[in-house]
Amino acid sequence: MASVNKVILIGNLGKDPEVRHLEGGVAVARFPIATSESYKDKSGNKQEKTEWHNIVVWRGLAEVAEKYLKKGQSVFIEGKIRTSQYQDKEGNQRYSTEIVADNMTMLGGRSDGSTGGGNYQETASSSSSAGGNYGGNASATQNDEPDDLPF
Amino acid sequence: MASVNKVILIGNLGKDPEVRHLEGGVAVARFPIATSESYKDKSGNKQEKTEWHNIVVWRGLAEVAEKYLKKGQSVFIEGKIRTSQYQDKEGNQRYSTEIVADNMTMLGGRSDGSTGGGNYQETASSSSSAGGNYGGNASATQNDEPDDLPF
Amino acid sequence: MASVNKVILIGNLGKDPEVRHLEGGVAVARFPIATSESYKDKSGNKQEKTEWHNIVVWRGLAEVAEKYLKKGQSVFIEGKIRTSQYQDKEGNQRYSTEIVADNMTMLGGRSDGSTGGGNYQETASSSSSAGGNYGGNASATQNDEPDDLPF
Amino acid sequence: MASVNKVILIGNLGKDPEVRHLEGGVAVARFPIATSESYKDKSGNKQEKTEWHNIVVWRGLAEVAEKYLKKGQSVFIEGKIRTSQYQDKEGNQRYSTEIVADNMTMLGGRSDGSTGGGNYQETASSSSSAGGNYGGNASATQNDEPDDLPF
DNA sequence: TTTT
DNA sequence: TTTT
Repeated sequence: MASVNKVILIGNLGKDPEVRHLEGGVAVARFPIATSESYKDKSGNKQEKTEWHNIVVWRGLAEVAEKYLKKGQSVFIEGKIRTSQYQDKEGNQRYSTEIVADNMTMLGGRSDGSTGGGNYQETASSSSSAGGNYGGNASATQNDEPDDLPF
Repeated sequence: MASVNKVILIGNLGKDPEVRHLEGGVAVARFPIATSESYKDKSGNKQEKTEWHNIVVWRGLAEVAEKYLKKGQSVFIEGKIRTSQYQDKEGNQRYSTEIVADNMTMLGGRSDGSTGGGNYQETASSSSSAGGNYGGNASATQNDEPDDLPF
Repeated sequence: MASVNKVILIGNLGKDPEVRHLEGGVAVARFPIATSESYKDKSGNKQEKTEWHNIVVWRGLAEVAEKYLKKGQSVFIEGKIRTSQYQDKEGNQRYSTEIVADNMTMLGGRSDGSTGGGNYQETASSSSSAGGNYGGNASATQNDEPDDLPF
Repeated sequence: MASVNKVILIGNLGKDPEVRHLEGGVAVARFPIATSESYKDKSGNKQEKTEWHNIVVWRGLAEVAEKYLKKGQSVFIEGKIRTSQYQDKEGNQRYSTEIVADNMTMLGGRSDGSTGGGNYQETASSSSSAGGNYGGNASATQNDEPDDLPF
């Protein structure tokens, strides 16, 4: 193997997280975050370019996202890139790229007075999934998903 | 701003790099790399999942890729995520995600006896672009692209 | 070669930066930042452990640090580990480890109402050093120090 | 909190790992790795500077290190910086900085024909510690040490 | 003390 | 010496 797939992002939520609670109590949250960089164009004018990233978090992290993350807030995200294939309605192969996060730290909001803070990781102990024993299956294992989810 | 967009990958090239030399002598290389992770499925059987990443490198790094990188080789890549929008032939909005690398280190090949090695970064000094003085425009500025490229 | 030395930190400044302006107009700033992690001890009580990191920044980044960073503020730091050897007064070999930063992003302060923000990188263009043309010598080259500094 | 302490290294082992098996079956391995960077000095001559990092791995990763890592080999290390304080024999406060790894990937050796490969993470499942149930205590929790070790 |  |  000898492979590494790691992403580190700091950006602001473009929307409130959308959370789904699957059978078995497993939670999944999705939200977009924006990163932006500024550069000078050929004429020397300052330009800004925004990149949008689709974040997915599972279990305990999803519950944290549901409770604490809001549109506009700044978060630190550590995770991996995952590209899914699907067929569109015309039957063409399409690709969708997401960041599956296994570590998330709130960095405070826009202007809402929240002081931010709080680091959360994808571990069994932070999961409240009923009856779940994800044990060594924690953050680090990169196997933190049920095998047959409907997407 | 306060944003960060960073990707770190170690994986193997799925194909030889495709290199284009643009007007002005600027080179661009593209190649896919695979990362894989193994996990146990519900039955306890070991499974492997491969993720493919489309890498883009510019200038000096593209020239290094052209000369030294071959299908099967292992590379360390540091860069950022960039998602481009385009319209498909039906006029639908599509997205394509790439990793724009600004640091690349060869880690040796499959079994070809090459010992690998060599770290390369997106700096002016590693660029042989004719007449180019990219100065502070180096790796770090994240502004390492011409403004109007045909893709 | 084939080597990588990369550090990513988010933490709070323990003190205001100490800035020195060397001959030639080159600036160096140093400041400590704290990272902390919480864990449960054997009795199940929540404990917190703080780690201190000595940050060093050069040139433009040092000037940014001097102007904008204050004790208590939160920063994102990207850099490399550097351990220096020196002899103490008894003539014993000692080691001192620092983080030489080449990318720095302010993440906002404690409670002072500052909204933070602002990404800065070690590039020629962000340096105001008189007469300096650090060109390709930017962030990425990891050669961003004069050769014979008095420490 | 809102803090992050992350290190990513690729380097070569300067020595074989030294492994200790503590009471309770917990293993700890230590080994130095070298990273090097090349730069041009003022006279334009190529210089190389080597940085040494002291790596510490626990439990399953220590056992992997004991079995598979040898002097000269190349490894990818992901972990965190930890600086310990101690008093030298003269009673002076001293500091020692180590990298506590929670992810380790062998990248192959010098010239010994080993093909390398293999990613290992600090999870319960990769640990063979007798009777251990490190469960959610895995890699990600950053609490992967017994509370009162003799160093 | 590694590696190129 | 920070922050929560």
